Amino acid sequence: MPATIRDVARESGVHISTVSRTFSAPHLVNPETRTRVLACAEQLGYRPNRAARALITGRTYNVGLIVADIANPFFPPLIKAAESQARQRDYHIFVADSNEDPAVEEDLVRALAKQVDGILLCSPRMSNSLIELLSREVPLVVVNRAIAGLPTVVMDVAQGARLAVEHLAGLGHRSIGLIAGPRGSWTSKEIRRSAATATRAADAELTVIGPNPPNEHGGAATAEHVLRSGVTAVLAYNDLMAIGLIEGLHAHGARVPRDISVVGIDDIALSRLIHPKLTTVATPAAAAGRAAVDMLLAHGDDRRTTAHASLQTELVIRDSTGPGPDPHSHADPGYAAAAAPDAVASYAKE
Amino acid sequence: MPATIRDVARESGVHISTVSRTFSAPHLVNPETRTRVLACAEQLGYRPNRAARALITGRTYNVGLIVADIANPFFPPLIKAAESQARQRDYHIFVADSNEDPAVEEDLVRALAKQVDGILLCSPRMSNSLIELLSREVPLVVVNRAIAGLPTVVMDVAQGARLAVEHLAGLGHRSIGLIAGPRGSWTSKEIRRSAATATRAADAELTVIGPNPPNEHGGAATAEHVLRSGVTAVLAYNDLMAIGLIEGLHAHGARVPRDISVVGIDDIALSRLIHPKLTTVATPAAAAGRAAVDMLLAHGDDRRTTAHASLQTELVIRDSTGPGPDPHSHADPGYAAAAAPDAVASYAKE
DNA sequence: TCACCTCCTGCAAACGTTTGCAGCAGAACT
DNA sequence: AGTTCTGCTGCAAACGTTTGCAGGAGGTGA
Repeated sequence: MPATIRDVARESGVHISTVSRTFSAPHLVNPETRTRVLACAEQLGYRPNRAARALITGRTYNVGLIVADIANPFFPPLIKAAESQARQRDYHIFVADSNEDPAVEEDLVRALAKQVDGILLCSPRMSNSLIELLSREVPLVVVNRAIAGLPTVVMDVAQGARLAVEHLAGLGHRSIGLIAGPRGSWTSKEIRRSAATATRAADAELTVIGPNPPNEHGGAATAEHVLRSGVTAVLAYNDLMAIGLIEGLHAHGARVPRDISVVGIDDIALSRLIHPKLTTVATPAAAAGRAAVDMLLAHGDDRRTTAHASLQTELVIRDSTGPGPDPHSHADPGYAAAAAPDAVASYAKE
Repeated sequence: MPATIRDVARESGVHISTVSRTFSAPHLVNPETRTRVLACAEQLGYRPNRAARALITGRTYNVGLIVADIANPFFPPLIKAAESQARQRDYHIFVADSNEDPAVEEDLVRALAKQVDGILLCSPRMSNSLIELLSREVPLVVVNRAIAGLPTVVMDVAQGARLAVEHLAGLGHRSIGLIAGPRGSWTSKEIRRSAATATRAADAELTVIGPNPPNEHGGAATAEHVLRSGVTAVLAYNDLMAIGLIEGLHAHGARVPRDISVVGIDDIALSRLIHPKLTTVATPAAAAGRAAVDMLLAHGDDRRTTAHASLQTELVIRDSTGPGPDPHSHADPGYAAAAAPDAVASYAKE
């Protein structure tokens, strides 16, 4: 039913190869012929069948985008930017969701491989070695994970975490908590590493809590642990967890930032809308999406070009962080009464 | 480089047609042969090339999903559910973002048409007639818009809007505002229609404000207008706008729900996390995604089957709605001093 | 022994493109 | 006038599959 190249050829009285060239190598065909062919094509509503083209050229003009969880608000801006960037170059984009499951991830890469020119692997949960293996079957660009031999786009979360810790230390906090992200997350490791050295440098102490699922429930679930640990400020793996934590703290009677300061990472749209407005490390998700697409489509045919992009992060100070405890005051922190008894003890120690 | 059907055929000593049948019609091939072929395929890492298959069968095992704005938090759960449902049936899913632009929408449908077995058109901004036209080029399922001749999935927002208005009227509100959505949105029209009859039935008055862009900025921008209009409660086209409006009201010194009640629509994750927690009409986005995929893949080849699904909505009462103004009190509403002078006048009139 | 049937497999055309090669006409040299 | 070159077009093979048709092997019944 849809018009094929043959219909256009018949209609315009030329051979199909001429029609083909009109679209894929216009300079090879006589201007008059070209306009005639284009007119017929337009009139018949002809669009080249990309699958058929791909069969012979090997280029599908599709790319795959695999994320851990579409519904995690960090990803939509990235997906949106990647889609837009790709479409600008006449590419279409398959989106798939691994549900944080490494096995699904692997299967998705394999399933998509034949149908795309490359795959954007965002926040993968697979092992490095498996990723390297897969990258031999299909061009891969890894986002949010640094892998030596492969093209990657990462956020400079190390810098962000350092800034966050320095901010907190500057406010007088000496005991800082870190709500870790999911197991297998490179970003989480990186944050931890950087936060550790930054706290040491600031002569403060770091308490790591986790790993945890990277959503608001994961954050909320740590509230009690946080209170009991006696920290006065917390850096969370992402905004969602920070927000969940604030909720959880609130439920235990603690107030943010009066009793505990909280800083998130990502600067999702949401973080500006909650109360208190979240202090957070802004990561340029949209830029990462664009960069990853560029990187994937850049190397013409010279596979095994390994670019690495590290995107700047920045600390956005809002209302969820405040001064640390007055070192001279030993007043009972009110809210602790609402928490478990040992939380009182632990907090009083400090 | 990747293994083809020919490699498998050579390796297992059969003709390619036998290999083909092993995958697409296993009952036609001798069990022994079959296992041998499967073994070779497995060993070579062979996966049938879907594009080549599509060329001859006409089935691509891909579906397109076009939304107005990926970053609008209403969509990710829908996309996620659709993707999951599709993949369960071995389908892959193209995601595209029209940026609320009808022209882009049309072009996307045409561009994707050859590469998919059907397209999910979510919250389209195109005209009905154009949609009907396009549906003759490629199977379409329309989400969030009722169109007679086509398969559609809609939310019963009429019911939701009615519940919301009844809730507000029950709280004593007599002057209710409606923050309309974008031009071209069927849902917005539907809400308006239903809210109008519901207010009339409740012996209240409805003030429509809009159309507006369907995001928090669109909502925030109406704050002043809302204050000036003298309404004491507002129903917004979606949660994002409701949240923006609350922000805007707050910036003008008005408090929610003390001074003005606000109810949203959609029940996005965010609405539970802001303060005050948003009263809202929950729309089953994930269920809609699944239903739409089912509908698209249901009709085997009998195009022009037109199913219609209308998904139940429900009112979730949280903290952004409160009692209407005390009819006997004429106290100055305090916050109005912070707003423009004429806002005072207008509000005082009420 | 023959006819017929059932199972299985191979053959080859087809799907809608791209592209190297060859051919043709006319222009531009020598 | 002959040669070469340039610009354009057609021919046909190829990409990786599916599928209608035909044919061979073996079994069954008469």
